[in-house]
This record gives sequence, C-alpha cells and structure tokens, in this order.
Amino acid sequence: MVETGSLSPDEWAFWDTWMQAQRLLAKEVDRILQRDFGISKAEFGILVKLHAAPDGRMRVTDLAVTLDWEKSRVAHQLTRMERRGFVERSESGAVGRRTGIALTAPGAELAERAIRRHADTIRRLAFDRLSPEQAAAIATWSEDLIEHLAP
Amino acid sequence: MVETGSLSPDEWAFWDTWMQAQRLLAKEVDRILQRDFGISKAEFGILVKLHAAPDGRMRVTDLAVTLDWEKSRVAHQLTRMERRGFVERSESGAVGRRTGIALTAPGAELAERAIRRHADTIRRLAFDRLSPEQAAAIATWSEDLIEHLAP
DNA sequence: AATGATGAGTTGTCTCGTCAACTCTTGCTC
DNA sequence: GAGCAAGAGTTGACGAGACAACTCATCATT
Repeated sequence: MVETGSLSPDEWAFWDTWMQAQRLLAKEVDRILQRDFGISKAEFGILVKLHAAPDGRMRVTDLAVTLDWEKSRVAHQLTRMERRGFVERSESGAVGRRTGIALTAPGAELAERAIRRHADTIRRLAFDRLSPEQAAAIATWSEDLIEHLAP
Repeated sequence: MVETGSLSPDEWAFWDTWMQAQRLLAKEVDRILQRDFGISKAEFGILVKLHAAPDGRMRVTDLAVTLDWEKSRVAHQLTRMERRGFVERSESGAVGRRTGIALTAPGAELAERAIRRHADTIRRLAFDRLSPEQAAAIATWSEDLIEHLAP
C-alpha cells in the first residue's frame, strides 16, 4: 500500500465533523428509544426484524444475518428479551429444536409504536435537513461504498 | 411531537443504505487498526489526542471531554494502555495526584505510524470515492446536525 | 440401521463501557 | 485555620458483545 500519510487540514476537518455528526445522531436515536420505550438500539433491531417478517417468525441464524450480528449475540439478546416478555421462542419442528422466534402481543405492540416514533426521529434529524440533491449525493456514495466493502 | 409515523419506502431504503454504509466503513477502519497495529479504535482515540496535545500531556478530564467519553471509561482505558506500555500516568503537582497523562516512547512511535496509516485508510475509503458534490452534501448536513444536537 | 458431517442454537469466558460510589485535593468561606 | 463544597481520578459491579466450545438435530452415505 502506498504511504502518503497525510490529509489536508480541510480533509481532517471534514472527516472529524462527519464522524462527530454520526456519533451525535446515533446517540440521539438511542436516547429517544430509551426515553420513550425503555429499549436499547439492539432490542429495537430485533423488534424491527421480527415485525417485518412475513409470518412474524424468524430463526436465530436469519436474524443474525440480516442484523449483521454474531449468532451468539442474537441468542443472548433473545434471552434478555424473553425475560422482558417481548419475544417467545417456540418449538417449531422437532422437540428440543427451539427454532422460530416470534413477538409476543406486547412485543408486537411495542414494535409498532417504536417504529412509528423512529420514523419521526429520522425525518426530524435527517430528511428535514436534507435537500433531494444532498440525499441523492449521499445515496450514491453509500451504494458505492457498500459495493466495495460488502462481504 | 407530531406523529406522522411513516416514511416512504424510498426514504426507508435511503436510510438503511446510508446506515449500512456507515457501519461497514466503521468496521473496516477498526479492522485495519486491529490488523496492522493490534489496537482498538478506543486505544487509537487516546493515542491521537495525546499525540496532538501541545506538550504531549493531558488530564483525564480533558481526554474525556475531547473524546466525548465517560471519565471512568478514560480511566479504565488508561489502565489497560498503561499495562501495554503505551502511556504513563505521572504525578504532576501534589503527591498522590496522578494528573498528567503522557505517551511513552513506544506509544508515541505507535501513534505516528497508526495516524499515518489511518489517513491512508480514510483517503482510500472516503475521499477517493467522494465527489465534491457528495462531500459538500455530507459536510452541510453534518454541520447542520451538529449544531442542532451538540450539547 | 449405524456412521459421520453439517448446521442450528446455546453457553461460558473474556473484554469493554456505564453507572454509582468512593478517595483525595483544591479552594472558598466564615 | 477549620470546615466544607467542588472537582479530579479511581474503583467495583453490572450489562453487552465477541469468540470459541459445546449439544443436539438433520441428513446423506454406506
């Protein structure tokens, strides 16, 4: 790899600003979820995926893939959410095979409210401050980067 | 707060893409630091700040503020980095007051190499793929967001 | 039908980050 | 100058995530 070893002050400033914005944004999103619903971003991620599943039911591995998480992280998270009564692990298929994760009624209700609020938050923080041209520019860059870095 | 409760599919797609790009970018940056220098992003953060300090010396509280970390997180991190021989806590001022954190010689050397490589990584992943319009869009949005969210 | 390979899910362990409690210093006020 | 409030730094306990080892089911092969 070539070692240029330097960025201009402007470039550093741009990078720092960008990173700080991301950090603040993530923090704010977390804060809202925590304040309004008492859940973490990780819990929210599970709720969203299960809510979006066609039959409201997913396997641990599928969750891990779509969330880009470790399988064990999903298992641990589900254990905690099961304790809180948001999800249910059911025996689908053979005995002892607890494949098939589903939202409980309170979990589904929570998911809907949290997703609605999340949409508001995104609109307020992102879209309200973004012109269509800016959004297009960012989208292009995002797609380009994903293409080069995606596993 | 108004409850509009919905984003268009396009808006959701934009948001998901953007978030994924950010996630992949952060992951790649971490991976390079870990692979080439065996350090985490957190360790890198400390190295950068100490390296940039005018007299190469900072207090715990200052580090916590500039990094936007908990004070205790800084203390824990410094304990780990002290064990690894990257930083030194010295008694400056009164006895028992270990204010004044500084890089050791190996720590400073590591900081310089890691920062150079980091600059390369950023150039490769971000600037090389970013048109002026895209950069401008991101910069504008970032600044706007920081202004509204900064503590 | 027994064997072995693959894959799903779980569990234990270790590291990291947060929160709250604590110690010690500094500096103010009476 | 004694007392006390504010601030600096540390520590311990707990929750979360990464990684590796494990159990059990499924399925192909013989």
